[in-house]
Formats: sequence, structure tokens, C-alpha cells
Amino acid sequence: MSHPHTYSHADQAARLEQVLALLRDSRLKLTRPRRALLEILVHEHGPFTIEELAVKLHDTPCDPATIYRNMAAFEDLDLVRQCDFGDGMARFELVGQDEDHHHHIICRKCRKLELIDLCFVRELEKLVRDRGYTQVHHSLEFYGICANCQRE
Amino acid sequence: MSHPHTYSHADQAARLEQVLALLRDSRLKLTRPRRALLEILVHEHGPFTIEELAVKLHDTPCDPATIYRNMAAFEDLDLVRQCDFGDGMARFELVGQDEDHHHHIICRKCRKLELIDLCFVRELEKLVRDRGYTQVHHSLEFYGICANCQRE
DNA sequence: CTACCTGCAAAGACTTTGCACGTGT
DNA sequence: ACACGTGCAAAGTCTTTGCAGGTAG
Repeated sequence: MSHPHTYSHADQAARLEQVLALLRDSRLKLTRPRRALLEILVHEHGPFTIEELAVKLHDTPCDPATIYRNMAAFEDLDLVRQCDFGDGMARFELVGQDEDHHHHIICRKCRKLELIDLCFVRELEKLVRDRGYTQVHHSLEFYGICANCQRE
Repeated sequence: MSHPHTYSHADQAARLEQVLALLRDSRLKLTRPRRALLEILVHEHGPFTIEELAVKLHDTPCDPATIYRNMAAFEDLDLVRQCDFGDGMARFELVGQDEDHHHHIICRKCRKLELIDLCFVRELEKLVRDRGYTQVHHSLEFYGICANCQRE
């Protein structure tokens, strides 16, 4: 693979098939907005805010409420994951395989996003500074279901 | 130091002095709510939501708007940093030195928080699973001021 | 046909802002 | 004194929910 975050059309088509298969096994129906959302999530590199998704959906106008509901549904299927970049807006991205693993650099002012591929914390902070950022800090958070909640 | 997140009273007093000195050098005034907030931030281990801070302030009743405004002011002084755990509530913690560095495990259901002291990503995911969590993932985000914004 | 979906509008939750009064230095 | 800070209330965002009509399987 020439670039870590570039996927061939074949890769994307395969991933889309996987995702659609997952839907078929659930009781979710494959509606027009749903399909359009999944195509965006598979073909473009997230995470996306609700508004960004709405814009990308221009061909398939879709109420924000519907996007929220679908993201929640996809999250239940572990198809999508919610991210939070500290600006009070929910962001969603397709859950990927290991090779998808990456982190973000978020500008504290303009909120611009950059992807980075390495996965070592200390070294990465240096790398972020090397890219010209100042006042760098990072936050690494883990999400999971705790033992208590698993029993419920 | 016997435990990485335990500080002696002397340490805390010194840190509080540092922080108050920082305030003096700025044009912020040392008001009652302000002082109470700083004491909480120095003496207890955050991050805290606005509501949590309000509860801890019982002796110094303080409007939420005032807490928000003060956290913003402290952030400008690089005294405090905002965290986001993906539940739509702002959280704030004192900016610490290197030895303060830590990460969190957040239950996706009950939002319970645990602190962890190591700083290697892969190993940590295993560690999180070892603590009984399932469906573990993590998010590592960097914050900084990008080259563009520095020029402004 | 039935369960699931969607759009619209209303309600909710968190946060920000305006303004007049109060306070630290 | 004067600039800065606070409480209160109103306004702003983003998100969630209720409901009636529509649609996939």
C-alpha cells in the first residue's frame, strides 16, 4: 500500500459490502439516507460532524435528526464510533481495522484536522511540534464497557 | 513519591502559591469564587465538569456562568486545560508538570472514570482489557496552535 | 402487512452573552 | 476611582424526542 490512508476502489467496495452485510444481519433497513451515509463513511476519511455529513448528503437531503439517529444505530452495531475533539460537536467515523489506526492533530484555534500514522505518545508530541504547532498537548482516552455494566 | 497521584500538603500549598502568583501577574483579580475554584483544582484530581465544580463550591455559591467564565480565563493563562470525554460536557483540569501525565479509562455506559499511569498505547489497551473492560478502544488527540494561526 | 424510518417541530441540555450591580486593587 | 467580576436572565447551539405519515422486506 503506497500510502497508509489511501484505499483502492476495490478495497472500498469490499468494505461497503461488509458493512451492508452487517446491516442485513441486523434488523436495520437499507433506506436511501442510510445507504448514502454508509457510502460517505466508507469512501471518505472521517470523522465527520453531523453538519459535514448533511453537506455531503446534498443528493439525498436528510434531516439532522435522522443523521443523529442513524449514527446512534450504527454505533450500536459497532460500525461507527463517536469522537470528540473538545469543541462540543459530535463526530463520527467508521470503525476500521488495525491498519486504520491513527491519531489526529487538532488546531486549538481553527480546529483544522491532520492525520498522523505513528502510535507512540512521546515521540508524537515531538512530531507535532516539528510540524510547526506550539503549545502542544495531547489527550489519550480509552473507552470500553466496565465490568459492572457488562453484568446488566 | 509513594503514589504517582498523591501529593503532599506541602506540594499542594506550593502549587497553589505558583498559581496565585500567576494570577497576580495577570490582570485577573483574586475574587472569592476564583480562589475557591483554584483551591479545588490544586487540591483535588480533575478533570471536573462545571456541575462537579459547582457542587464542590457549596461553601462559595457560584453561578455556572461564572465558573464557565473563570475556566475560560484560566485556560487563557494556560493554567487549566479543557478535556472532553465524548459525553457533551466540558471538563477542566489544572495543567500539570510531566509527572502529572496520565490517561483515563471511561466507561461507555456509566461514564465512570479511572486513572492510569502508564503511557504506551498498545500495552495500555491490553491493560484496560485486563481491568475487565470489553469493547475497548482509545482515542489519542493532540492539541496545539498550528503554524497558520500562530501568524495571526 | 408489519416493523422500521423519516421529516418536522418541540423539547432538552449545555454553554455563552448582555446588563446592571458589586468588588478587588 | 476604575477596571474587572458576578448573578441573573435571555439567547444560542447542538442534540434528543414525539408523532404522524411513509417505506423496506
